[in-house]
Amino acid sequence: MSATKIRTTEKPAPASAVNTDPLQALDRIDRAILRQLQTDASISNVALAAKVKLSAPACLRRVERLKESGLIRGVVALIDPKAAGAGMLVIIGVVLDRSTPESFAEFEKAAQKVPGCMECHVVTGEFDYFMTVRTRDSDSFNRLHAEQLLYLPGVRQIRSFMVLKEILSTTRFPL
Amino acid sequence: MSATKIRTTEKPAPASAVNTDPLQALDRIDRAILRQLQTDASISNVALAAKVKLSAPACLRRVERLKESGLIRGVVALIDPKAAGAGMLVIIGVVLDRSTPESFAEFEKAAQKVPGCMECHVVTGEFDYFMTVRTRDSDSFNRLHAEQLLYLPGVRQIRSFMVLKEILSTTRFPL
DNA sequence: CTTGAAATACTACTACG
DNA sequence: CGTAGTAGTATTTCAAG
Repeated sequence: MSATKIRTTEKPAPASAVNTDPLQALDRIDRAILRQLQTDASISNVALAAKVKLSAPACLRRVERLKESGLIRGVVALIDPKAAGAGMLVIIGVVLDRSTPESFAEFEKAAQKVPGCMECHVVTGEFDYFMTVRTRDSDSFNRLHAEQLLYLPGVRQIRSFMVLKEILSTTRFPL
Repeated sequence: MSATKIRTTEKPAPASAVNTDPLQALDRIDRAILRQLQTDASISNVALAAKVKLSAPACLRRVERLKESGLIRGVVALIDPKAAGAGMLVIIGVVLDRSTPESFAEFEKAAQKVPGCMECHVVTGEFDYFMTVRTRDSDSFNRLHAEQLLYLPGVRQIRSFMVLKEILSTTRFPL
């Protein structure tokens, strides 16, 4: 009996590849699984198994491992913004009055409550924050601007960039 | 027998509510379904049915209707950026040299091919485009910046805003 | 450590009231 | 919409690579 066991099948996802690209460290099958699930996760496990040429139980185990490892953060339904009556997207750059921890904390707490706010990030450069907000149309954005954004705590300036055309908007990671 | 059939149970999602907020036009059950599926769509239909207090077939019919109506654009697995080795997010403002249709088209075609590019939008204001790009770290972003972004066609100026902290990043619509 | 085959439990789905 | 029945799937067990 040999001291080191040689794996005859394809090695499935090294558990701890910390210093290299985790996605490229996955084997071909795991990448195929992720590619599919990022595109359409409503597929049944047997159909997925057939696509990646694996038995259903083996496929299911891989999917569960990808979830437990945290690589798959979740499986969610995406709502079409236009169909939801929020076809307008605005990117908003925010500059705060003062750069104190309290000022930042207060703003962040309030910003998350802005209806339609999808993203809010602290950034380097000429702005303190970038937010993205979805609204119905320019009228409703004007209302949001006048009634909410201008009243966010500690704001010195906000600059709005209306999105005229969404070229690309994806949650998918290339594999 | 009466000529018009009166629905004794809650009315399920008016098919054509064009002039009002489509999300608010949904009944309580459809909203509960969407709330759940936006959070976790890996739930089984029977479990979902129990949550919204409906029989399984009725629940399934509603979910299918929400998909066919286009309100649910798809069901996808979300990959955790940090776990995928792309923990760094950069927002990039782009100004083009010339504002011609060819210039825009050429840029858009190239921008979508930038590895890690998650979003790309035409905007009003001092920039022509905003892009968001995910990379591993500042080193890999520097490489991307020097080797790809600076060579995007027709670019006069690009300004990068490094994201220091992601306060909010959601795909969820409030219901 | 993995895989796949078989058996069971559960679920999706259909027909109908 | 709900109940009941059927078809198909998820999930466990287990033997084997």
